[in-house]
Amino acid sequence: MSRIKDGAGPSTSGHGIRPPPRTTTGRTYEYTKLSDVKVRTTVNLYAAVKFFKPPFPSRGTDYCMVAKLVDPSVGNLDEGLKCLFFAKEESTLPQIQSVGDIVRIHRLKVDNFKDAPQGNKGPGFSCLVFDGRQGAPTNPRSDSQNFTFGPKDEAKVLELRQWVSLTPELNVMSSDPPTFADVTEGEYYDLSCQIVSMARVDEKCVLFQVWDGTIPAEPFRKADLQDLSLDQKADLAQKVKGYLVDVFIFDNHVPTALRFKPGDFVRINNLHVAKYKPPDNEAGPSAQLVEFVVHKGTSYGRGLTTLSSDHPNLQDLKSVMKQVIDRSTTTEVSTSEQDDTAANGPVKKARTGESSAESDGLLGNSNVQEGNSNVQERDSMPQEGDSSVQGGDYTVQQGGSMAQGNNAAQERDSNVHETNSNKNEKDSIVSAEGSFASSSNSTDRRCLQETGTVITGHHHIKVTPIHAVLTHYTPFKFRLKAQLVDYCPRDVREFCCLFCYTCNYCIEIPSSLKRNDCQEEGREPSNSSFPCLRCKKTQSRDGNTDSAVIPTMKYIYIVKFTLDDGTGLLEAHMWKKHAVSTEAFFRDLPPCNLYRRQEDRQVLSDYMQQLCPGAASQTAAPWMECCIMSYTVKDSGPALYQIFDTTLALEAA
DNA sequence: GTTTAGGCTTCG
Repeated sequence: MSRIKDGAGPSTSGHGIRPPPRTTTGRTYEYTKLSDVKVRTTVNLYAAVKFFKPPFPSRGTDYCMVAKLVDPSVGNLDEGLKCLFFAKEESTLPQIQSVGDIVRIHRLKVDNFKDAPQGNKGPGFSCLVFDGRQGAPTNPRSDSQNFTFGPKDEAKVLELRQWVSLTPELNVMSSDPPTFADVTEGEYYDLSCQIVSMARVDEKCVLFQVWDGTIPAEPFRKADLQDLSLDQKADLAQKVKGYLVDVFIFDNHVPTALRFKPGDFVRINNLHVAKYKPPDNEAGPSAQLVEFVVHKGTSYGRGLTTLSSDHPNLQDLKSVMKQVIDRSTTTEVSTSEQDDTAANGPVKKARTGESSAESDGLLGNSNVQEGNSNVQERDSMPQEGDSSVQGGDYTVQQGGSMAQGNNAAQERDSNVHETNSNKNEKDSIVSAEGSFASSSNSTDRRCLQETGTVITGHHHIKVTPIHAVLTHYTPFKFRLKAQLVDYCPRDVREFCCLFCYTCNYCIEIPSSLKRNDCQEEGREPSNSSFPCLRCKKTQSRDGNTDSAVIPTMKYIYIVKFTLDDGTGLLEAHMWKKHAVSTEAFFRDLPPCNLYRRQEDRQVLSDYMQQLCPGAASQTAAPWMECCIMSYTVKDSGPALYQIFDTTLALEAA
């Protein structure tokens, strides 16, 4: 039972025989167990935070905050003392940041509301808040300038921490906080992030573009920025382009949102990952989207608050962000290079892209067109030859597994692991490929649909949205689900070209071979009788005149697919060994001179018509499940993509 | 000095 009945603060023994114990400040306090709290009293208490609504502006003049406090005396954590606090400034409200925080409250006035005790500010109210985690510093967060804090207080905090740590409902800070990578459609999250840009959408809606260093596993709705004036932290926006997440903030949260500015760190409470229902008139993106929404109201603590500089999430968040920015700073180089090459299209002339100095030397000034005007360099060719692809393979394997559904989370976890050795649980889970055997619901739904292609392995890997692929570092492997919106070349006769496996040289099929009256082709459809003119030139330059050793060129498939999953467009090449073999794209349809093999041409045409029916009926395009690997020819080169372990699942008509 | 909101999801 509290001995404080008058709200006077320090407990006085009044008429007691012994003088009250005194602290250095001359005051001492007695603290009431929650089970002893009675209405119409004023008490001091120590407790832990079971629930709280962060400060929000009331419709009156003050900020309001709601908290429910518990201590070991409450029989059931659903019980406890509900408190309601008002203050002119957020800074003079209890500085609660998390469930599990420990509070010391002086002069809490307990009233009756709806037949239950309710804590309110009494005259002289003051509140200290402590991090509830064992081992954390015991310095208090105070709602006032002056406060007492002595060894007894510290002991009390440590005692309550022990209890909190043994109480799972309160011990919430012991696990990693959720990130955008962790979100699931339909759920609500409290997330910490940084505002990169913001815009007023209309009277009742503000858009935040935020990031937390991770990428949502679910494709999400992005605002149409055309009619919006975006307030942006431009340098940051450039660096974190691929990580921006659009959050739509409504109604009573609009004024709160407008007090923020780009660059601010914000805590978003009760962010809803809502299933996006596009309006009927909206040209539907092919993928199902979620949208990130802060709905009106303050239920479940919904709202925006400044992420304070000592918030337990902030340091981890910043460390993840730093790693992303460091990486993007190195990617910026490649981005600009990519832009350079993009002037001629992302896929350039048949440089055959050898990364080795030797090959570059070979490429030199040689011009195969001299001497044979029929040979055109192929105009649609991955910027890499065999050697570089193998290099890519190697590095990919070094890099480890394919992207998990939330690969960004995987990175994040390992980052956390580096700095926080007691948070290794998730880390060890994701480090083994295949741990995320379950797919998301939306993935399951899509699996039931007919797919135009299927993957021939890696089924346990979660699907990654294209926008996440595009911003991921290279090399890496991903599983995608997308539709084919375009492919190149459009003429299936040009799907095959001639390739020299000796020097990685690739050319269009020469006119001499397109004609029916040319020399006999090899017995295997993929064999041509065409000598590699580059090898020939090299050999003659090196003084080798033995024409018998000049390799003949082979037919290979090489097709560029443009894939769309509603989150972005990705151009990926499908070629060579990934195009044909029992497990590869066209399975048993050998590469050949398609100018001369009408039957193969017809089958291919039919496949492509099914996969990519064209603009008019694109919504009918089947989903393509595929494995994609990213790579670069040179370390700083643009990211390139190729399909692997993917095969058609269509019947030729 | 009073009011605000008083946990327990919007529907964009």
